[in-house]
Amino acid sequence: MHSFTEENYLKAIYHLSDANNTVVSTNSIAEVTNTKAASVTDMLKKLADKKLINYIKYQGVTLSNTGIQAAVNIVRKHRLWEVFLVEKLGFKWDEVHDIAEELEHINSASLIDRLDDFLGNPAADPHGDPIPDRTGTFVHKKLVKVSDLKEGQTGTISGVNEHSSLFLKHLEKLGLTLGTKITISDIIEFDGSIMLIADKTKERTISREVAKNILVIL
Amino acid sequence: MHSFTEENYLKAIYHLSDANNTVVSTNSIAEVTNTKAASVTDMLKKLADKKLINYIKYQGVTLSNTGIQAAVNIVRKHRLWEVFLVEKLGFKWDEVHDIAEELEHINSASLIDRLDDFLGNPAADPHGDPIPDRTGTFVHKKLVKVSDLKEGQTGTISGVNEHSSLFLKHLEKLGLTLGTKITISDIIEFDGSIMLIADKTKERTISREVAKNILVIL
DNA sequence: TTAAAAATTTAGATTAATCTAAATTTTTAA
DNA sequence: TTAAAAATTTAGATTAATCTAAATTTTTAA
Ligand SMILES: [Mn+2]
Ligand SMILES: [Mn+2]
Ligand SMILES: [Mn+2]
Ligand SMILES: [Mn+2]
Repeated sequence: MHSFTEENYLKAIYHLSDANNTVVSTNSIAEVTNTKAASVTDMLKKLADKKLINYIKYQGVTLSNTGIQAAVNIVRKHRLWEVFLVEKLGFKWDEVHDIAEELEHINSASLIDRLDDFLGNPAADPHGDPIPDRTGTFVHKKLVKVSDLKEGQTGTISGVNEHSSLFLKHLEKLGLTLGTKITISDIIEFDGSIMLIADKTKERTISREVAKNILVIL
Repeated sequence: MHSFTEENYLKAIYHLSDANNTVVSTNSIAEVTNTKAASVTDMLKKLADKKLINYIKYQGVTLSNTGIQAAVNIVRKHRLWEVFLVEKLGFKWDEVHDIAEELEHINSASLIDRLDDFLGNPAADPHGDPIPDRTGTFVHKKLVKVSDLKEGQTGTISGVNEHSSLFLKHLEKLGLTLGTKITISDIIEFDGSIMLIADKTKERTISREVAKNILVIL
């Protein structure tokens, strides 16, 4: 199996890449793993030796098929544990990320499959992110950033692009949680702030930065 | 906090020591941690620097008060996770040890306290071992090895000294699980094998080796 | 009481993961 | 088209955990 550290790199590359498995740069990996570029280069050589990534010196990396499989499995574990923490243990959605960051490395297929069943095979985690099934397949709902909506458009909040406690608590305070229906009432020209109506009654104003990190289904 | 490896050493020393916190030898630690004596010596120096153990060169070690606290906390986590695996996820008692060996290192006090509540604050794990509460206190029931019983004595199976799947499956097959009431009917002089009656009806013969690893309350 | 055996520690190496500083390659922009 | 800037890799070190072989200390048993 792969080490803790290797798994974190695989997951980082997976998240930095997109559905098209685009090339990821050394520096971007260093940033999300909180390491230096030189350390990343060493690890990339190792992951390439293990055939988990396609790596050409100075040209960046993509995950190999094996690498994608491994990464998706870690994501599956991360998200199932998050559901467990919120649904069964009563944690808030802004409290679970760091704990899941550790739990995702527990190594037992039967554990995670049983957990999946125990939770009722949930389709999404507490942040709205889809959970891959045991074969690694999952549907990605078509989500749009609130910052990309036009005046008058309506959508249902179904995901977030930012998982920090600070951001999630802010949403909570505004009442902009998953499932909330919103309508854009105004886009402020001065700084791009967005005014919206939540659940038909609550008027809210959010900065462009916040709007970029809220995802809706139209 | 302490590393994975440090935690495993602390737990090893704790289990090798007894309620009186007797001195533990380098070689015995090497045996249970699957390392060599030289590696243990290195680690003992490190744990002594951290004030987790009392270590005198060539004289063995005991846990310090801080060390005991840390060890008991790991044991608490190990046992609570075992209960979770058996009670909530439907694992058998012989399948949970290795997974709990990983889960015990997850680092979050609120996680483990919530898990404790979720499980209904169980007093014992699936092998009958007592679970320390969040302050680290726990009652050790007075248990006796079946191999120490005399002919005619009666007891209730309440624990095991051996956690391997091989042994636990054997007990399961014989119907000698936790809560079973047994009476010693004969002790074979030739090899010390023990014949007993389980639940008043089932006649069973077990080797002395097996008998040493089954614990009863009188 | 003391020599041999057993237990333990030390010396010197190795592997994984990381770092800083220097070298190299690629990209950018005049 | 090419020099400067940015990105990346290499070189050389460090820390944690481990090992084998040799040295030292303690224990055992004549
Ligand atoms: Mn992680
Ligand atoms: Mn999530
Ligand atoms: Mn462990
Ligand atoms: Mn147990």
